[in-house]
Parts: sequence; C-alpha cells; structure tokens
Amino acid sequence: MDNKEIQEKRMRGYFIEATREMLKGEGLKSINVRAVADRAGYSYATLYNYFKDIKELIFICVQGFQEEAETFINSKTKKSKPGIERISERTKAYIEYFTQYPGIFELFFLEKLNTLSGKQPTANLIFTFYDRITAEDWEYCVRENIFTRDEVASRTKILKYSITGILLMYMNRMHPESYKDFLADVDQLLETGLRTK
Amino acid sequence: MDNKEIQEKRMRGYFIEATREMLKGEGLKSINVRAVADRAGYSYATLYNYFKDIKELIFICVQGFQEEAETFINSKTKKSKPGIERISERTKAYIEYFTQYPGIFELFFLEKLNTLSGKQPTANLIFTFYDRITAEDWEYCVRENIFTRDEVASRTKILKYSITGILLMYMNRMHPESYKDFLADVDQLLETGLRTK
DNA sequence: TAAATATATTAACAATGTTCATTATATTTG
DNA sequence: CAAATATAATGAACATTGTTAATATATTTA
Repeated sequence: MDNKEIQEKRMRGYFIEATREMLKGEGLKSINVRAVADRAGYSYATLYNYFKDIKELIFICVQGFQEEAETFINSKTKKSKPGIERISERTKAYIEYFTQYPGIFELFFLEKLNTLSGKQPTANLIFTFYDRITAEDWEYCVRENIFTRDEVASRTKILKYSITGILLMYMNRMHPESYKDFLADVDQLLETGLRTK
Repeated sequence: MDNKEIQEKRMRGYFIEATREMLKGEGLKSINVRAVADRAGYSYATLYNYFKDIKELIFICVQGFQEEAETFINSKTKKSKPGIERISERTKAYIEYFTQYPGIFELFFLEKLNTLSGKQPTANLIFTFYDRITAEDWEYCVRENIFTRDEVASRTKILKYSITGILLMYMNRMHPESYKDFLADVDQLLETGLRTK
C-alpha cells in the first residue's frame, strides 16, 4: 500500500469515525453532510472526495457496528454454559446492545436499505447476524441430541423473527411501556423458543 | 355543523385523500408538501391553513388505513371457521394487506412515531391492531377450552412479535427472498403459534 | 355596491444534499 | 531552492423540501 492509499484510508477513517460517533450518540436523524464533516474537521465538500455520498458513509458503519456488537456479546457470555443457556444469554446481550444504541438498531432494521448503495450484501449481513451469533450453540444442541436439525431450523426462525419484532416495537417506544415489561416478554419468547417441546 | 365547518372538513379531506393515494402508491418517500398540495389541487401553503404540518397529515391517514385493512380482513375471512382456523386466516389477510401496500407498512412500523404529533395514541392504535383483529377468536378458544387464558396471552405475543418481525424483514427485502418462501415461513410461525402444545 | 373578513397564493428563508470552479497545499522537477 | 505541476480542500452555487410571512383574491356583510 503506497503513501497515497495510506493517506486516503486515513481520511476515510476520520469521516467514518465521526459518523459512527454520531450514530451511536444521537442516531440517524442527526447525521448530515455538514455535521459529519465538521466533526471530522473538514469542509462538507471534502467528504465527497472520499465517498460517493452520505449514504455510502452510513452504510460502511454497519459492518463495524456488527463487529462491535459481536465483541460485546462474546464478552458478556464468556462463562455461559454452551447450548440452550448460552443461546438465551447471547440473545439477551444482542438485545442489550441495541437498546443501548437505538440509533444502531434504527440503522440496521428501520433504514430502508433500498436507498443504500451496495444494498444486497449489507441486507444479508444484517439478516444473518442473529443466526451467526447463535449458530455455534444450535450446532451444540444438535450434537448433544437436544434438538433435531429440523427443530433447530424452526426454532431459530421463530426466535429471530419474534426478537426482531419485539425490538422494533419497543424501540419505537410503542410497547411494552417499561424496560422491565419488555425484558419479561423477551424472557417469555426465549422460554417458548428454547424450552418448550 | 355550519357552512364554515363543512367547507373546512371538505378541504381537509382533499389533502388527506391526496396523501392516502400517494402513501398507497409510492409510499412515504414520495410524500412532500408540494406534491400533496399539487395532487389536492392547491398551493403548498394552503396546506398549512388546514394542518399544523405535513406530519399531522400523514399521521391522520393511519386510522383510515386501519379501517381499510380491517374491512379487507373481514371480507377475506367471512366464511372461516371460528377459532384457530380463523386466527390463521385473518393473520394471513393482515399480512396480505401490508404486502400489497408496502408504503402503509412503512408508515405503521418503520416511521419513528416520535416525530409524529399526537404520538402516543397512534402508537397504541398500531400496537393493538393485530390484537384487535384476532381478539374475538382468541376469546372463542378460551370459551371452547382450546387454550387457557395464560396460553392465549403468551401465544398472542409470540405471534404478534414474530409476524411483525418477518414482515419487517420481508418488506425491507432482506429475507426471505421470494414471496413463496416468505409465505412458507409465515405458515410455520402460525403452525407453531397455534397448533403446537 | 363597498368595506370587512376569510381564504389562497406567491415570495422568501432555512436546512440539507450535491456539484464544480477556485483556491490552497504538497510534490516534483529543473 | 524556485518554478511548475499535481493533488487536495474549500466556498460558492444550485436543487429539494419544510415552513412562515406578506400579498392577492374571493366571500360575506352592512
């Protein structure tokens, strides 16, 4: 990588970091070309020397946040017992990450990806995220004859869809009204998805 | 209601109808003050004589769409057998309505309601919609000893959350990739939510 | 019909995304 | 090192959209 590439990468990094901070802090609605460039220490026009448009910049952040979320989930479930118990705890950590950063949830699930460049790969990345987070433990369940492969396929889907749904409703502040009730519903979803026959 | 009120109501109706048409057709992103006013046959500024802002106008449409959706669902399930079967069919009709009008789904579930005036009542209206659509048949199930009240509470939640989740993922064109696969997953959710013990 | 009132419209401003010509800076070359 | 050249950063400018204020038009009333 020659000097030019290094410098360009660095520049892109400044803008990406500024966008990340704003997404984590005030969320998507606070993002605009001038604010991001300001925070990065450059003029709004400079941004266009390094990115096609502001959407590209936002969309680049998705991957980084997934890595961050995964690290968070790993650190929270280091000592968990493999299998059902760890799926439950990793799911809760997954939820905790998003409730901590509503702007990131918004970016992942509410932003209509059609509008983002390079749509398809990102959409897939997001869609398969929960699967990747829990895959290892579902495998464990199959190996230990806790569930059949078919059961795993069906339970994964139910959990993925219902967890996404409850997050959506809670994040839009629709329901449940309190964090406590929200967590109780999450527990119930996990109970049904993991422990019932 | 005196003349003035009649006329005012009529004027509001023109703007609301224009907004409805655009939401059903091209969705939220096509809505802007000038386009709505154009379609209604007035200047953009006239809109402000009848509505606080464009958000109020959009938000007024929610209730109308719910009534339309309910009518659609009723007409699709006139002959269904009460109970589990009708819950299943009404849920599918509910899904069909939203897949037919992605803009309305977007308005109901993706639009951050914080930004809409009169937030809370609308949020509640949306959150309880699926419950209202299926309430009668859940009652039937309790009466006929098909489920206990507790089972109903838990099953309703699972279905509501997972149906919302799968709609979200499908509508954002993330997954499943084909309508057929999507319907298959819906069937599976219904199967699990309604027929398993 | 003329004055008073209500309503609709045009003009104008602010915020935001984007492009481009110009300016400033860094690099190369004689 | 100084001039020439390439590169990068910037401000001016335009388009779109939401919104408000001033103006024009229509309606009502005396």
